Amino acid sequence: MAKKKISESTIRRLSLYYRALSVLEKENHQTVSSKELAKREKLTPAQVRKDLSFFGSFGTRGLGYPVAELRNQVASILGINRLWKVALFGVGNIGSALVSYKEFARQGFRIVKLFDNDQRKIGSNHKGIIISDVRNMNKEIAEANVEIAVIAVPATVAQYIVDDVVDHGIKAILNFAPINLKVPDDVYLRNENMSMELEYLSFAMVNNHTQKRPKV
Amino acid sequence: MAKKKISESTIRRLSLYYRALSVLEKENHQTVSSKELAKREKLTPAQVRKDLSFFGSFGTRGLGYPVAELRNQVASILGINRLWKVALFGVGNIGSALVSYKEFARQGFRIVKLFDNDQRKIGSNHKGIIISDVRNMNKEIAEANVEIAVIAVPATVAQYIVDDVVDHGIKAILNFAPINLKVPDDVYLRNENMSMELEYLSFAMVNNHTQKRPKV
DNA sequence: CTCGGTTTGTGAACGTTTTCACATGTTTCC
DNA sequence: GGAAACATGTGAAAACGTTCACAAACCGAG
Repeated sequence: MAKKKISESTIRRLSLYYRALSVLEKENHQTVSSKELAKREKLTPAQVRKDLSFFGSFGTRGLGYPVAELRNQVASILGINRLWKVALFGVGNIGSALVSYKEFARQGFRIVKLFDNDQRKIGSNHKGIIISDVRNMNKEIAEANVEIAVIAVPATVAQYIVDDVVDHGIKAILNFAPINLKVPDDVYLRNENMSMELEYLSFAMVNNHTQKRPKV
Repeated sequence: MAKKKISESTIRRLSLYYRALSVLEKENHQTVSSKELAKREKLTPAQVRKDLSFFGSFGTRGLGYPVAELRNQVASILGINRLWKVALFGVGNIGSALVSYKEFARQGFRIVKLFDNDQRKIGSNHKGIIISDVRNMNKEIAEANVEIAVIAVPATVAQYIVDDVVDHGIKAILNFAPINLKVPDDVYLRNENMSMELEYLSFAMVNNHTQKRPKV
C-alpha cells in the first residue's frame, strides 16, 4: 500500500463529504461540484478537490463528481462500506443514549454487546440486547467478533476496562470518559470529549474570539 | 483587548490542561512541570509552554507551574470560572443523557431549561427540570437568562429550532444533530459529531493508518 | 466541429502550527 | 556560596495544511 500521509483533518472532512453526499443522493442529484459540496459543509472548493485527490480522480472536468459513485468511494476509503461490530462498556446515561443513536447504525457500526458491572442491570434487556457482566468480556468479545470498543464508563474505572479490552485483542477504542487513557501503540484510540466544545464556546464568548470556519 | 490570534488547537488543548490540572490539584500536587502536564495529556512539553505563553507567564523556571493557580488562570481564560446557563433542545436519547452528564456541571455549565415538542413529554419533570414546550422558548429563554443552546433534536428539524433560537438572541450553540447548521456570523456554533470519531477509527483500521498523536 | 462556459486535478505559494534549541532564571545540595 | 540540575519562555526553523491559480478536460449549443 502506498502509505501516503493523510492528515487527520482530511479524514475528518471525508466524514463530512460522506454525510453531504448521502443527502445529495437522497435528493436525487446525479452529480455535484466541489463548489456545491464545499458550500454544504462550509469548506472551500479547493479543499474538497485536494482532499479527494489524495485518493484518486473521481470527478469529470466540466461536470463535477458523480454523487452515488463518490459516496461509495468515500465509504470505501473510510472503511464504512461494511459492518463493524461494536461492544459498548457502561450502560449509564451516555451509554444508553449511544445504543439508540441511529447515526451509528446508519454508518455500519452495530452495537452487538453491552457490558456493565451493575448487578441490577446485568441480564436485563436493553433495546434488544442483553446486558452482560463486564467480567465475562473475555469469551463474549471473541464469540461476537467485536472489533471496536466504546467506553462509556465513569472516568475512575475507564483505564481498568480499557486494559482488559486491550488484553482481549481489541484494536480500536472510542472513549467517552473524560480522561486520557493509556493504550499500546498498536491500538487506535479516539476521544469524544463533549465538554471541550462547550468550553470552546465559552472561550469564544468571553474573548469575542473572531471565529474562522471551525476546523471541522 | 489585545486580540492576538489564538488557534483553535490551542484552545482545545487548554481544555485538556484544565482537566489535567484538576486531577493534579486533587492529587495534592503543588507544582507541575510542562513535561508532566504534557505526559498526562499526550502532548509535548514545548507545546504546553507555548500554549500557555500566549496568555502570560505562569510558571517559575526550575520549578514548574503552580497547580492551583494555573488551574484558575486556565479557567479564567476559558471563561469557565463562572456559571453559564444552558437550554437544551430535544429531550430524546442524547438530550436526556446530557442532562445528567456530570462533566458539564463540573465546568460551570448548568442546564436550566429543557425544551421539546412532544406533548407527552411537555410538562413532565426530567431530573428536576420541567420540560417546556419549544413554542414557548421566547419568554422562557429570556426569563432564565440562557446564554447557550444545546441542540439535540433530530437533524430534520434542527435548522428550524436553531433559527428560532438565534432569533431569540442566543449567541452560542452546541449542535449534536448530524447536519451542518446555518447561523449568522455573530453566532458561535460548534458541532459534536459522534460518528466522526468512529469513522476515523474505521479509516485507521482499514488503512493501517500509522497514527500520530491524535490532534487533541 | 468549434466556441464559450464549466469544473477538475495539482504543483507551487502561502500561512499557520509545531518543534527545536538555548538563554535565562530558580532550586537543591554540598 | 558555587555548581549541578532543573524548567520556563521564546525567537527561529521546520513541518504541515490550506489556498491559489491555471492547464487540461468535458459539455452543450448552434
